[in-house]
Amino acid sequence: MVTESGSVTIHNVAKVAGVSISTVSRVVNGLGRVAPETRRKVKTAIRRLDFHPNSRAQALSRKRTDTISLIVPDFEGQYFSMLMEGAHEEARANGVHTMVLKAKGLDAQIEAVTCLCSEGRTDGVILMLSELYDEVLESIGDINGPLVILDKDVNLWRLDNILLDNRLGAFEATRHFIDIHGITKVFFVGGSENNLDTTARARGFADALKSIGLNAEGRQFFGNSYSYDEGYRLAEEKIFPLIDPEEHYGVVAANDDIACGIIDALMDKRIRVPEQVGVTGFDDSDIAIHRRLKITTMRIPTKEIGRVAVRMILNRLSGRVSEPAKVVLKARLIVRDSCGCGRHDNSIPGDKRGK
Amino acid sequence: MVTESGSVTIHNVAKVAGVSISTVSRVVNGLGRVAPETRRKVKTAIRRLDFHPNSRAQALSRKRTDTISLIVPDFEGQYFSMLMEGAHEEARANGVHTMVLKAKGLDAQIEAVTCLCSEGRTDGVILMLSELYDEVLESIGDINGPLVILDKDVNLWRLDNILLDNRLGAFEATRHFIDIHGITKVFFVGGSENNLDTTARARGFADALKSIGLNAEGRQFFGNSYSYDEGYRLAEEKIFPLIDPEEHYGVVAANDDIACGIIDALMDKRIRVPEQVGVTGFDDSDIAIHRRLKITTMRIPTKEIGRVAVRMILNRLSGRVSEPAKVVLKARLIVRDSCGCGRHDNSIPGDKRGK
DNA sequence: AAAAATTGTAAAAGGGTTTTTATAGGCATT
DNA sequence: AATGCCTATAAAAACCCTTTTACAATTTTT
Repeated sequence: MVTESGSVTIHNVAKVAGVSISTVSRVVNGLGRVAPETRRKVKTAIRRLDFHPNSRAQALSRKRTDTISLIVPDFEGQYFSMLMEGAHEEARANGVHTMVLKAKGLDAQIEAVTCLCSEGRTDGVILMLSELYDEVLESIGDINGPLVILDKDVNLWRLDNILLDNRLGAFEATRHFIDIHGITKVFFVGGSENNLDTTARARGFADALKSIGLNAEGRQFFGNSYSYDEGYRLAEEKIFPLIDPEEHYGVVAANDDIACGIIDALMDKRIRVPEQVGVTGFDDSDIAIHRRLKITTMRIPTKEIGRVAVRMILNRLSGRVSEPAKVVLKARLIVRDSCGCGRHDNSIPGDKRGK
Repeated sequence: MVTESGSVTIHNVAKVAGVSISTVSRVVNGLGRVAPETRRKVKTAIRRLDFHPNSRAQALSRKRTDTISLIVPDFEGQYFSMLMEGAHEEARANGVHTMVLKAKGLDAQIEAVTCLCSEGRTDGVILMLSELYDEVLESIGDINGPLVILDKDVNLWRLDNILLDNRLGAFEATRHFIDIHGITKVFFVGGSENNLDTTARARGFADALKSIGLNAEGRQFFGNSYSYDEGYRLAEEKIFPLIDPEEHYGVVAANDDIACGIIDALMDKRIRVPEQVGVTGFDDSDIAIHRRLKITTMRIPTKEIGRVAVRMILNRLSGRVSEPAKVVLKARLIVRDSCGCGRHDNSIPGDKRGK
C-alpha cells in the first residue's frame, strides 16, 4: 500500500494506530462500538497525522456527494444573491455544500441538468429558470435525485415546487391604499402582459377592487418590460391625463423599477408624490431605499425560498418525504414613504415647503 | 459485478459492446488507438444505454475534481454576482465547475479553507475576503492546491494575487475634472480612513492634485462608512460651507453611495449639480444609473477579476505556470451626467428651468 | 458450558483510470 | 517459406480511498 505523498489516508492512520482501517472508519463516523482505549489511540493518530477523510472517496462509497446544485439563468440582481444566501445557509447548517450552474437557453439548461444529475455530481437540484422550456422538463423525466423548481407551477412526477403568491401580494398593496389611505382611485401599472408575474399581480389588483365592489376596467396599464423607462412612459401617457388636481390617487406598480419611473414622471409633471398620488412597488429591491423618497413595496421572501428549496431536497434525500410538494410563499408589505405613509415633505426638493 | 439499478456503468457498456472496460474508457476519453469498427460499436452502446461516466469515480481516480471554489464573506451586492459571473464563465469554458462557500469571520474562514483543500473537494480556491485574518493565512500555508487571493496584497509562498489599482482609479477621476472640465477646485470624500480602498483612492486624488502642482490638504474628508447617509452628512457639513456661488467645483467620492448622498445634500441646499458642482462615484454599482442624474463613476472590472482568478488556477493546475503571480487590474471611467458631461437640465426637478 | 453480546478483522463493493500483459497480425530478414 | 520482431489492439489487474458487510475472536451472561 504505497501512499501518494501529500495526502494522508485512512491506511496511514490505521497503521500508526495499530488497528485496521475499518476501525478507523468507525471512529471517524462514530458508528459501531469501539473500545475506549482503541478510540483514543485512533484519535491521537488522526490528530498527529492531520487526517481528513477524502470527500471524493466518501462520495463514491456513500453514493452521496453532500452537494446540492442551483441552476440559474444569470447571476445578476439581488434575487440570485438572496436565493444563494438562503440556500447556502440552510445547506451548510446541514453539512451540505452548494454548487451553482448558470444555464441560459434551452441547450444550456438541458446540458446542466444532465451534467448534474446523470454524472452523480450532486444529490439534488434547484432549478430557477425565468423561461423553462418544455424540452427541459421532458429530459428531467428520467433523471435521478430530487428536484425543486422555483417560480413555476409544474405538475410533474416527482417534482417539488416553490411559488410566490403574486396575486395576494398585489391584492395587499391595493388594499393598503383602500384601507389605510382611504383611496379608491387606484391604478395598476405592469410590465409585459405576457409576463406571468405581471398577470398574476394584475389579477390581485383587480380582485382587491372587486372586493369593494369596483371594476378594474380602464385602470390597468401594461408596458413592454419591467423597466424604469416603461414606468416613466406609462405614467406620462396613461396616468397623468387621468389625474384631477382635487383628487387623491394610488398607483400599484408591478415592480420597483416601474414604480420609480412613475414617481419621477409624475414629479416632473408637478404632481405631488406621495401627497396627491401614492405609489407602491414590488420586489423590495435595492433601489427602493436608494432614493430620496423611499418606496413602499412588497418584499419577496427570496432568502426563505432558497432555504425552503434546500430543506425540501434534504427531506427527500432522507426519505422522510416522498410526496411531491408545492409550497406557496407570501410577499410582505414593507411600508415606507412613497405610498403616503411616513414623512410628508419630500415630494419635490427645492419646492416652497422647504425642510 | 452487480450494478446498482438506475445507474449505467462502464461495465454495462463494455458488456453490451462486447469489449473490455478499458476499451470503453479509451473511447470515452479519446486516448490510445481503437479500431474504427470497435469505436463505433462502443459509441452505439453508450448512446443506447445513455451512459454518463460517474464524476465521483473519475474524481477519485484522476485525483481531480474539476471544481474550483470561491470563498466569499457574503452574497450581497453586485460585486459578488459579477465575480461569480466571470469565474463561472471562465470555468465552464474549460469544463470546470464552480462551488461557492460563504465564510464570514475567522473560524468560518479557517474551516472553509480546510474543508475545501484538505478533503479534496476542489482543485483550487479563490479567496475573496473583506477582512483576511492572519491566522487564516497561516493555516493556508500547508494546504495543497492553487489559491488565489483577491483584493489583498499577500506576499506568501505559492499564492496568487489579483488587485485593483484604486490609486490610479481615483487619479483618473480627479484628472477628469481637471482635464475635461477645467476644474481645479476638487474635493475627495471617502469612507473610513482605516479602509484600505479609501486610503488608496485618497492617495490617487492627492497625486492628481500634486500632478498639477496643488496640495490636497484640507480637501479630503473622511466618514465612518461607505454609505449614502455619510455622504449626505459630509457634503452638508464639510463641502457646502466651502462653496462660493461664483465658482465651479468637483467632488470625487470614494464610492457611488457616498456620491449619491453628496448629490442629494447639495441639491437640497439649492446647489446646482452637476452645473456648479460635479460629482463622481466609484464602483459603477446599480444605483449609478437608477437615478435621475446618472452617476459618472469608475467601473471595477469585477467580472474580469473572476475570470482572471480562474485562469490563474487553471494555469497552475496544468503546470504551465509555477511562479506566484500578481495581477493588477485597472478601473475604467464611465462618463455619465453627474460630472457635468452629458445632459445639463436635470439639477433640480421642479426648478424654473423646466423641461 | 452454551448462548449472547462485544469488539476487531478481512474483504468486497463503489465506478472509473491507468498500467501491464497477452494476442494477433504484418513486415522484413535470412 | 520459416523465423523473428514489431506494432496495434484487447483483456486483465492494480489502484484511487472509504464504507460496509460478513465473520472471527473475545468477553460476558444465563
